[in-house]
This record gives sequence, structure tokens and C-alpha cells, in this order.
Amino acid sequence: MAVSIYKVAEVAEVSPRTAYRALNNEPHIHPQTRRRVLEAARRLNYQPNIHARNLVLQKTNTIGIIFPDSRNPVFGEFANFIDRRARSRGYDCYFLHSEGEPDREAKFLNLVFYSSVDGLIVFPNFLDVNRELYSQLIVNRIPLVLRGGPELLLGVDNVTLDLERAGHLATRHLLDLGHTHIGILNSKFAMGHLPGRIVGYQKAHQEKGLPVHPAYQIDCGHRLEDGYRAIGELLARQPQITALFCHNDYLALAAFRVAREMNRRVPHDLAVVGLDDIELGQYCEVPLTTVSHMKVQEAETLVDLLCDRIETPDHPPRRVVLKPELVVRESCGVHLARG
Amino acid sequence: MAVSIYKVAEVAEVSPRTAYRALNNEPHIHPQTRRRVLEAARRLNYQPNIHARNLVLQKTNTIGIIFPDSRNPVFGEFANFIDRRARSRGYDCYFLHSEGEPDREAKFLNLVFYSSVDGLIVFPNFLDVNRELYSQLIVNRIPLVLRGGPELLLGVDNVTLDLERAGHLATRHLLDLGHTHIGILNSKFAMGHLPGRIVGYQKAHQEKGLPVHPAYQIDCGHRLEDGYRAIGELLARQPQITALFCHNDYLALAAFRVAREMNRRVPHDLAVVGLDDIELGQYCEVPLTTVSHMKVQEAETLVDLLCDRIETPDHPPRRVVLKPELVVRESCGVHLARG
DNA sequence: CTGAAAGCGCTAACAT
DNA sequence: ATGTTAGCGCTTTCAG
Repeated sequence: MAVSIYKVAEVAEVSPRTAYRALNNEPHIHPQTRRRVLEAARRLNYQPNIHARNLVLQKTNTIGIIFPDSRNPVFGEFANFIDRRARSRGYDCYFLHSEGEPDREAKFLNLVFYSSVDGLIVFPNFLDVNRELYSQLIVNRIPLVLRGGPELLLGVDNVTLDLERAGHLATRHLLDLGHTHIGILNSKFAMGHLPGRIVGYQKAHQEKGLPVHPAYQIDCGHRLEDGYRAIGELLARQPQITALFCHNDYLALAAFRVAREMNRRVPHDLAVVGLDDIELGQYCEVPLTTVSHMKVQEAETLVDLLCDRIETPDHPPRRVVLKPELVVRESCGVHLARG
Repeated sequence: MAVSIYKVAEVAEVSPRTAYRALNNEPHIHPQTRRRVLEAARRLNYQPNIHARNLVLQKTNTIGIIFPDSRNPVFGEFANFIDRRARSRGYDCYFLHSEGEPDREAKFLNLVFYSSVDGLIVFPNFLDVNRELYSQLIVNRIPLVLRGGPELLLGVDNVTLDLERAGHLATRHLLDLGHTHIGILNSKFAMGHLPGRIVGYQKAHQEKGLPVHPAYQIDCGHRLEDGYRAIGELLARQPQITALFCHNDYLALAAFRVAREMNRRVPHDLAVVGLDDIELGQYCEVPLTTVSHMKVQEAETLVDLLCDRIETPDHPPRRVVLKPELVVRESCGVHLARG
């Protein structure tokens, strides 16, 4: 059916070996012959069968990236940056979304065993549920880089944002603006993410000598509707809250609608700070103040750690912790405070 | 390195053929033997090498989906629905983003020739630039489904939204609310999309006996910043405009920020209608009135056409045109008009 | 500079 | 019920 290297060789009247030499820029071939082969290949629109190649080379030059969710635009941005870096290192990307289903995550983790990809970058959601599978990857020394999470899985390359700092930056900003009743959203997933952010939130309060109210925290799923519901509930129960720290920008966007429905204006009657710095945050009605996720740097580090691991499997594991920065825009009303 | 079926056979003390029978639920095998093989496979964590399999079967059970852009969340939603349907038909999905670069689109189109995927669903951006490559796909009878676009490429399965109807629905809605100066954004890409929407926009005006002002149209790229700039420019030049029809919801979101910066309130001083019905449109500060893209149905049709084509290559090509519906929320202020 | 031949791991036609 | 064997298309060792 498809045109193979044998067909090209036949048309060019050479052996497959010679055709191969021409097609792969190997030396020791007469320029004339090379031209004949390339011409035949072009005419036949020859494309090497990638499965045959991967089968013999035992390598795919493809990496898999497992995201938790396809709705949150932050992962689209990550995908972009990861793809760019991977490409420059000679790898293609296979993007996968577990969509909150442990089974899908598991299925994707198994891809490496099918030899589909040379390694995996995982934004894990179900480190606990799929614990056994993760250990299996580690035992088999599969190239793997985890994004986020604490140092649970020893021996695995890891890149994380300093979430304590993120929580601290966001909270201190709000405290500095005079807020004393600050609500905070907690992710249900992403083990280890919660503690960091909360610790930073608490420390910032302590530094100002202010109390932390447990009732100002609320658990929240990762879907927009979850954010909408959780924020509505929190503000209804604790109307004295004047500021909100959301654990991602996507969810923070839902806060705007909640505020409007409660006849509160952002930032005047409700300050909002997010986390991630998604593109939309710049262009929504009230540009969003947020803690930046250092996405470009994070993406590059993830790719580099993985490719290094693939190419030299035997170096010691690394853990890279990135320092987030506060991006002040308008959703906390600095301009008001100044006036 | 990796464990092959030969290794499993060896451990289970049977021939590879028998191991194969056990692992693939073939009949004619003693239950006892089957159990022994499966047990060995489990112990060794055997996973069939997918490249060897694809090589011999000449089939991957994978389809490629080429999107134009990874930023616009609408494609994340499409990905989700496409994935669900494909899965139920026994195919995995390989999602790709051309990111506004013709070369990337071209590269991805070539994937079929590498036998990487069994067929392609394309949201084309560069039908013109890559014309030759598209013809090559068609000549070689590669399973291909195009989303959108007019009947440019004959003989290719195609699913499209009735964009004339979309333009008409949006415009009539605004006219019915009393707007007579309606701005409209034009996509630079997506040949054929423009005419439909504009025709509907014009027809709606004609039906009311109202003139169409060419100066109310403005070209606009697909990035958020393009929308922000274009909308700002349009409203600055034509301040009498009181309503805006954006060719997608993502861009429409930028209108909110522009409005705020011009001290106009949405919907009071500026009505906005989008196209796509993305999830965010429901949860942004002023829930967005939009024309729905029928994404679930569209995704299912795309997958079905492609899978049908893969499985029975010889039926005549089909073109499916979907009817969009208006989704009225608050960004055009119906509730105000009623008052 | 060119070619013959084996092998990657799986599948399947054909024995036994 | 089980086994032998060839072949998918590419890469590569080894000869010429």
C-alpha cells in the first residue's frame, strides 16, 4: 500500500541499502546515485514508516505530557511552551488529558511500556490512586518528570513552584491593601499544593499579627462551575470577606460573576487574586492581579530534565523549585488604595 | 530491554504463538495454559510493543486532529468531545496545534504518510498555502475530514456550521433590541468563514430596511491581543457603535476590557455577542450572549465521518451543515430592554 | 562506493 | 490444542 524504501530503491535501480544511504544523508555514495534516489523518493512521495523505524531503533523521539484537565487554559499555554522546547531538543510531543479520571491517567502512564514514548512529563492528579503504577515506572527506571507535588516520590525528577511563597505573596499583597478578611480557595486535588499555599497565607497573617479564620477556607474542584459554586457559598456564609485568593486564574474568573450577582464590584467591594497568570487574566474586564507561574521557565525545565534523563539515564535525580512573582493589575484595586 | 511476547512465552514454557493466543483472547487454547501465560505476562508487566503491532497491521487506531491554535479554549472543548467519541469507536486521538504557522500544519498533514495515524480531522487555517499537500492527501485517498470551509475541496468529507445563519441570528437579535449601529469583527484566517457571517449580518439589516456600513467591519487576528486592539480601534473610530458581533467568544471576552477602559458598561452602553459558546462565557462577569457552535454534535459528526471513511473508504463524500442556535444571556441586556 | 542479510516484536497463514 | 515460519519496513553489520 504505502511506499517503502524498497520501492524507492527499485525505482532508482539501486539496493535498499543505497537508497537508505541517500535518504539519510550518509556518506560513501556517489552524488549521481544520491540524486537519482532522492528524485525517486520525491516522485513517489516516500515517507519512512515511523513504526518500523521506532521498532528497530527502540526510540520514538516523542515524549508524552499528561495534563489533568483540558478546560483550564493554563495547560494550553504550558503545552505551547513545552512543545517549543521539546522541538528544539529533537522531540515531538504527545499531549494527553486525564480529565479528572484516575483510569485515564493510568492508561496514559502505561504508554511508556507500550514503547509509544521515550518518557513522560506528568502533572499528576492521582499520585495516590495510581501509586502502584508510579512505583512501577520508577522501578523500571522509566524517564519521568513530575510537575508539582512535594518530595513524595524520591528518586524522581521534579519541578515545582514555591507555593508557600505564592500564598505569601498573594496574601501579603491583600493585607498591605488593608484587607483583614481574606477568603482562600483550596484545591481538592494536587496533594501538596494545598499545604504550601495555606502555609504562606498563614505566615503572612502572622507577620501582621492577624488571626487566621479557618472558616475563610473552602474546598473547590477544578472546574469553572466548582469555582462559581464554592465562591458563592463562601461569600454567602462569610459576607465580611473582602478579598479572595484563588488557587488558579481560571477559577478566579468565576469570582467576577459571583461578585456581580451579589452586587459587589471588583475591586471596590471584593479584591481578587489568582495564580498562574493566564493570558485571559490580562484581557478580562478587570485585569486580574495574580501570582505568575513562571510558565516559560517551568516548561523549559520540565523538558530539559526529561530529555537529560532520557539521554543519560544514570545521573542523580534533580528537584527544581521556581520562585513565583506577583503580577499586580487591577483586581485588587491598588489604584484605589493610592487615591 | 523491554519484555516481548517471546519472553512471556519462554517464562510460561509455551511457544510464542500460544502466548499470543492467550494474550489476545483467541480460542483453541487450554484454560490452564492460558492462565499460565497471563500470569507470566502479569509478573513481567508485559505490554505489547505498539510499533511492531502497527507495523504488521498497517493500522494504528489513532486519528490526528489538527487545530489552528492552542490558546482559544474552544479547541480544548472540542478536543474533549472528539476524544470521547473517538474512544467509543475504538480510536485514540493525537491532538496537534498549528499555532498560526503554515509549516506546522504541513508537517502534521504529513503524519498520515508516516503511517502515524489512520486519518485526519483538520480545522484548516492554511488551505491555500498548503494547497498542494491537501491535494496530495486527496489523490492518495487518505481519510480526511475538514471542519469548516466552503465546498472548496470537492470529494472531501466536511462538516460546517451554517455561518450565514450564525451571522443572521446574532445580528437580528441585536437589531430586535433596537441597535442600529452594529460593529462586526472579521477573521483574517478561515477562508469562507467570513462571507457566511457577513452575508447573514447584511441580510438581517436588509430585512429591517437598515443600511450596512462597511466602516463597522474590522479585520482581526485570532489572538486575544488582536481582539483587544481591533475592538479598541473600531470603537474609537466609530463611537456611535452600540453593539458588537465577534466571530468567536474568546475575542468577545476582550471586548469587556475595552468597554471598561472606554467607560462604557456592558450591556448598557455596549452589547456584545460572540460565537462558539465556550464554558467561560457562562461564568464571566457579564454572562455572554452567543451563537452556539453545537460542539458536541459537531465533534461527533467529525469523528463519525472520519471513522466511516477509514473503515469503508469507498462511499461518496458527505457534507454536513449544522444549524447554530442563539444562546441569550446578559451581554446584550435583554433584561434591560424588557424593563 | 554498493549490496546481502539479519533482526526489532508482533501477527497470521499454515502445519501438526 | 499447540507450534513453525514468514513478513511488516526500517536499520545496521559485514562483505565485496
